[in-house]
Amino acid sequence: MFLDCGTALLGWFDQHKRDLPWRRSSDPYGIWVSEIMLQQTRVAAVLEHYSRWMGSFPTVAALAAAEEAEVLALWSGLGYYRRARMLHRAARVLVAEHAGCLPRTSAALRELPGIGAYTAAAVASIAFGEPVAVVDGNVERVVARLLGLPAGAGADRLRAIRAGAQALVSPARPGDSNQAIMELGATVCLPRAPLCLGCPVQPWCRTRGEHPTIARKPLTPRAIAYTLATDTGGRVLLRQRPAEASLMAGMWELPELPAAPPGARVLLRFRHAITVTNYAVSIVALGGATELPGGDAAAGTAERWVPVDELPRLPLTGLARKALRRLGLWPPASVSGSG
DNA sequence: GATCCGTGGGG
DNA sequence: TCCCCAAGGAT
Repeated sequence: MFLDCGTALLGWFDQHKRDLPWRRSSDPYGIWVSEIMLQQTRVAAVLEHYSRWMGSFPTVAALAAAEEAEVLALWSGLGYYRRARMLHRAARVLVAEHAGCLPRTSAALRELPGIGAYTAAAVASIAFGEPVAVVDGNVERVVARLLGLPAGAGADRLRAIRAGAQALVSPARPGDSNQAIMELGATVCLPRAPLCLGCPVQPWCRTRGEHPTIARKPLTPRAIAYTLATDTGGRVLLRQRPAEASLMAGMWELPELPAAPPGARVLLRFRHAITVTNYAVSIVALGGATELPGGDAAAGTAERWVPVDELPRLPLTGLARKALRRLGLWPPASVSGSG
């Protein structure tokens, strides 16, 4: 049963797989980069970052030699910045201890920073042909539906899913098998409304359209205010978040205010959700009733007047970029026609 | 096992 | 506008 099902899956993948840049090369480094970028991130968001990244850091050695600020600047907008730092750190480990090459087994890959069970299996199977199943969110959902397992959690359930996924892996084409089941989850066996009529493994599926989903916890609302300070030289005042911050460490943003001062001139309001918090953002103009908190409030954080056309070189937070874009300062005029 | 870490796009 | 995310890993 699993054999036929796996064969049907591979046949479907050969017909329907998307043309993605990281599928055009067998370079293990490129495959690794793509897998890290794709963690909890949509393909559409990864595409442009991936090409820029590979242009700037085409090899493990090039990445290892880069400054962390360059690495973060190229990652800016993708979120989960810890991924970029760990990728950078792992590249330096590989140069120092592995002649700049990736280990060829999932067990050895698993030892590197930022590589967990999923990514180790993905890189090992796609780049090196190791017949090991990946289990990501797609695989969990697809296999659970195939087996008729109810939605939920638990170690037993996960064991059954791992076993089912492993049984679907073709020893001859493990990388394609893994990508096939993930592709099916991403394009056909959708979380909310699966397209069962177009599903290549529908004959083997015990669920066939039932698709209970688990609701998530609501975000916590919170108000936050930043200030826009510009000078006559076309520069904008930015602040760097502390290196030890848990959220967006080392990234640059507009200076935050303790609260929007009464009577302050509000330039812009918008919403921006970050992980578990739903921010109601206000951007206020500096001057009049508004003053920057001075002295110790900004202790340990760098502050810089940044020429607008240098903004692309800084690792800005997504929230800061969204604000600057709506204020007409991003992208800078000097690069707005080239991207 | 539970929690934390981001974002831009689509329904 | 609002809600829902999406190819996880570390702690």
